[in-house]
Amino acid sequence: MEGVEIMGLQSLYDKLAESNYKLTPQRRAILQVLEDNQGEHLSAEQIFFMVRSRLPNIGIATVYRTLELFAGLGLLRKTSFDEGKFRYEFDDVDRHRHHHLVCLQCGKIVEIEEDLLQQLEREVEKKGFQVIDHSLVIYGRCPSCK
Amino acid sequence: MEGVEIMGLQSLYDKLAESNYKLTPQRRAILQVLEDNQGEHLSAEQIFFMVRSRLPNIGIATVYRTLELFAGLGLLRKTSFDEGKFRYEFDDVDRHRHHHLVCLQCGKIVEIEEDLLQQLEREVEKKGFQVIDHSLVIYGRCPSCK
DNA sequence: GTCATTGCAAATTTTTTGCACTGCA
DNA sequence: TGCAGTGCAAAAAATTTGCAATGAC
Repeated sequence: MEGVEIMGLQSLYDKLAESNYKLTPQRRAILQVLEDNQGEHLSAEQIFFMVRSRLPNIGIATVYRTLELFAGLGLLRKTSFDEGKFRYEFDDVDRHRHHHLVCLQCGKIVEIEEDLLQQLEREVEKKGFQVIDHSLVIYGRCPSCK
Repeated sequence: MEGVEIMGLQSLYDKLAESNYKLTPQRRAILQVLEDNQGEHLSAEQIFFMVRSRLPNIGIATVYRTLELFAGLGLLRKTSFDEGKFRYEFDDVDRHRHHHLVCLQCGKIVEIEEDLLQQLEREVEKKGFQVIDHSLVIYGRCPSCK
């Protein structure tokens, strides 16, 4: 349940450069917003409004294109919490995907670090399905809503 | 991995009637399509096209309204598999939510019956989060794609 | 200077809503 | 026969695309 260790912004910049993508002010600002809000799970629209306070002229298409690019590079994870839209968060390539607790009352989304799915994955692999990734979302009520 | 036992169509009809909803031909046809495709995870559009072969004049708004109604009654579960749209399937109220395996290669979605999450849920509850439901999706490659 | 990237606006895709008409209980 | 339910068309919400102009390297 503790904070997530992610690579610094600098290494994110490096990773972009490695891939021959330009580090434009728009991309820098979007990365900055994501870093400033680690632990949140922001929608494209939320990111757009936050980035606009730095870059008032940015278009929402740029935000979408950038998020898509970052997700493709493995920098971000794009997840649906069954709300009809996507949310984005940093993705730590070294770590197994973490899981989420969604409070059905206040909507808060928090992370769980434990990975107790390995046994389940072994069962699944026994049946011939090669596991590449998984997504676990637990719905309920968070401590403060109880 | 085996087929899901659900209540017969008749008890679904009863459940609708109990709730004072009318059993219109549209609703009947949508239920029928869902029953004919158990194990599939159909999108609203797929259901629309399938129902249209029985009721050519049905509107897609009716499909959406009906699916929303059924989901509200607990007859259906509405899930997002990170594709930007929802998919619907029968929901067995007596059974714990089952989980899904999504093949990243052919897109096939199959179900797993095992519920090995109870231990994880106990861990989560220890931390003060009341678990109401959960959703587990495992991504990988199915036996025939390997 | 080049070409990837951007902003804008228009298009697409998915879902929802308003409203007059219809047909089920 | 009343009012829930429907079809249609338009609106809304989320995302994508086309294109001329721009600016990072």
